[in-house]
Amino acid sequence: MTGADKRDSAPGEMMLSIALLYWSLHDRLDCSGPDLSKRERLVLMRLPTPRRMGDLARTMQLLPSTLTVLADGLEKRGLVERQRDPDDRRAWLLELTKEGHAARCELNEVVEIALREATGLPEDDLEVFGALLLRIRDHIMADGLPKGLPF
Amino acid sequence: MTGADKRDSAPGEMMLSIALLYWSLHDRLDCSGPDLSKRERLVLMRLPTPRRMGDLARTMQLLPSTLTVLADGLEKRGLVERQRDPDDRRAWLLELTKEGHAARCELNEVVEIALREATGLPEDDLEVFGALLLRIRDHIMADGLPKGLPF
DNA sequence: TTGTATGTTTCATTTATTGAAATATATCCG
DNA sequence: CGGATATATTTCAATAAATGAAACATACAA
Repeated sequence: MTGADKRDSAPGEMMLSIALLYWSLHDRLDCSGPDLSKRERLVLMRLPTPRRMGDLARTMQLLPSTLTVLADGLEKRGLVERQRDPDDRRAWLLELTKEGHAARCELNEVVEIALREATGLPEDDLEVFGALLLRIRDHIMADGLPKGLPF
Repeated sequence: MTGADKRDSAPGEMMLSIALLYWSLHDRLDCSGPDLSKRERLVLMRLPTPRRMGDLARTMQLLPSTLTVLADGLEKRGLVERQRDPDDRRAWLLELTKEGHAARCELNEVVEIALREATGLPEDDLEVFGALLLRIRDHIMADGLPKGLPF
């Protein structure tokens, strides 16, 4: 018995820190900005321009049927609209309405504050952190999204 | 109209990247390592040494009643045990069993691989990223966990 | 003591997620 | 062209998870 099982592992600590940051950001956003669920928030943020629902579902690692329900709710509240994809009439494009764009703008402002306050990092470190995150995002998007999902 | 609402904002991109990484890590862990739900995984990872349930719930930003149910499940599967806190007999300490420690060890190994693969970062950048994450974690833990929760 | 605060549990309600089956359209191939 | 098969989304019923109020036990303070 080396006791390694009783110690924190660096990767473990990283994962827990990511979780802590992720949920802290959501909690801050729950208290300010537009009144949206966590999933709804992420949908809105991912819609600067229209996107296919299946595409969105894959990126968000949700089942298509889960995204359908999310989109229904956002549509009912007038934040998004479904439009047929002209390139493939089976698919729907999800597009923000005027109110949707306004909500997204407001959200982005609150996210900026939340990030600063939650991380507590000075400007330059936050930039380093952000640059690494973008590289990670690009890698995840390129490398293929997680395999295990039932698509 | 400046079109700012149609552009991605840097903080928005960061938040989305954090979400993408968070869920990608979980998805990878769903496919390998011990068979645990996402929440159960995080509980196990946070238990290198025994901790109070309320303390855990606060850190994980869960309601006490949610953690009770999680702990019930883990206890039923023989991974954790409740022990009265000698310092406050109202409180329970959650402690890993032998099997719990084994599962946590296995988990930590898989987390390391998942982090490498998901981020795609070379060793040195991953270290920079990790160091920033630990600073963020320390800030969040010190600054007070998110306020809006019903504790 | 007594009163109030804290740590946890219970349980009923609400909310979210899953997955199988259905619909519509696309694509491939003979 | 026509038929088989694949893909994008929806529907809906079943399951799982989170929420919050009430209860219980213990702590702490006056």
